[in-house]
Amino acid sequence: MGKSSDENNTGSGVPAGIPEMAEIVGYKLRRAQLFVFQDFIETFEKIKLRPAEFSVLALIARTPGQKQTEIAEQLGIKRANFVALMDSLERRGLAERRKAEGDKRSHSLHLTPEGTRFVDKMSTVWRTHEERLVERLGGPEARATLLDLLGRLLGEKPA
Amino acid sequence: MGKSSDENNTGSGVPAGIPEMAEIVGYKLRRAQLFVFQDFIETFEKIKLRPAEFSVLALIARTPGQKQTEIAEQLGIKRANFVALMDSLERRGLAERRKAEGDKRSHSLHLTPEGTRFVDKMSTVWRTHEERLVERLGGPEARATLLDLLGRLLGEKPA
DNA sequence: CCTGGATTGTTTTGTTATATAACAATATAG
DNA sequence: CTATATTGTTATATAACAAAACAATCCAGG
Repeated sequence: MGKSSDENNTGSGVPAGIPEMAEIVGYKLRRAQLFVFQDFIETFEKIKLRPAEFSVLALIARTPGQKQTEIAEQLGIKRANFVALMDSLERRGLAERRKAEGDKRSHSLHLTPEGTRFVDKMSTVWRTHEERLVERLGGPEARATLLDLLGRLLGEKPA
Repeated sequence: MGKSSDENNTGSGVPAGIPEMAEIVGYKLRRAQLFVFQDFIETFEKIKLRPAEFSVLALIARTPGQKQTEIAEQLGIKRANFVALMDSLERRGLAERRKAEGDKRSHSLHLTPEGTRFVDKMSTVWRTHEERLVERLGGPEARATLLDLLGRLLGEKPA
């Protein structure tokens, strides 16, 4: 049963020791991520929402009142780059910055009423996207396994 | 046993229906890909090689003589963007364009002798990187499972 | 208190990846 | 032979991301 492709080399013209693209975790990870994002982007085109904006709204919705830097940090976004992102969400009337009490420097982030409604719709749209991925993966268990494995790469606790 | 985080909601302040970042396949996929690429980049810093360059060299090494567009296409790189990439590899003396026989438009890509030696070293370096990932994942089986799941997302045949 | 160092949000700038359009040279189909 | 397609290339635009600097504000030690 076809092993890892290089082990059973008949000595023809195939160079030894050189990895095959299909067995490179980083490469396949990148391709898969690109594919998933592509599906995400197409799915969310009708409500004009990018992945980064989605994640920001979801975080604010789940935990309102957090400071800009806190949200940005959780998402791995540099606070400098977060500014324009937040500007856009504010201009669209979905989220807002409120002067945090206690610290006059920081802003606490919240959804607007319209933002709350938008997040509901957004979540529904997301479910159709995620469901499509589950089908590709071959079921919810496969998805759970994938999330687990990705979590291990990220160094998350083994639950 | 701790279900998918939203199902067992005690009704406190946690909004319902809004996905948690940790359960979003696309998000976790992106974070994991970023992490793996980070490790790759750091690992390959000493031989000054980027992921894209790595993949090009590996493809040429495995199947020399292919045309530019063929290589680019396999990697999902637009042929316009491939030019600079190939220029760089050629300037470093690792790969070269030869005028393909038969078609005076196309170039067939090959490694230089130095390029061949470089690919050997590169493959060795890669193994240390990949091995680090395997450890994080918890063993070779986990890696195989991950590659399988990513393959499913990409629509590859179920082996 | 008050002063130096840290933090927050912001602007500016640069780099990299990626997409599109156009072009000349060449190939190919009818 | 001519119309159309392909190949490599250039030029250009956009988006993601990082780094540096800055003003306003906070905070800790003297």
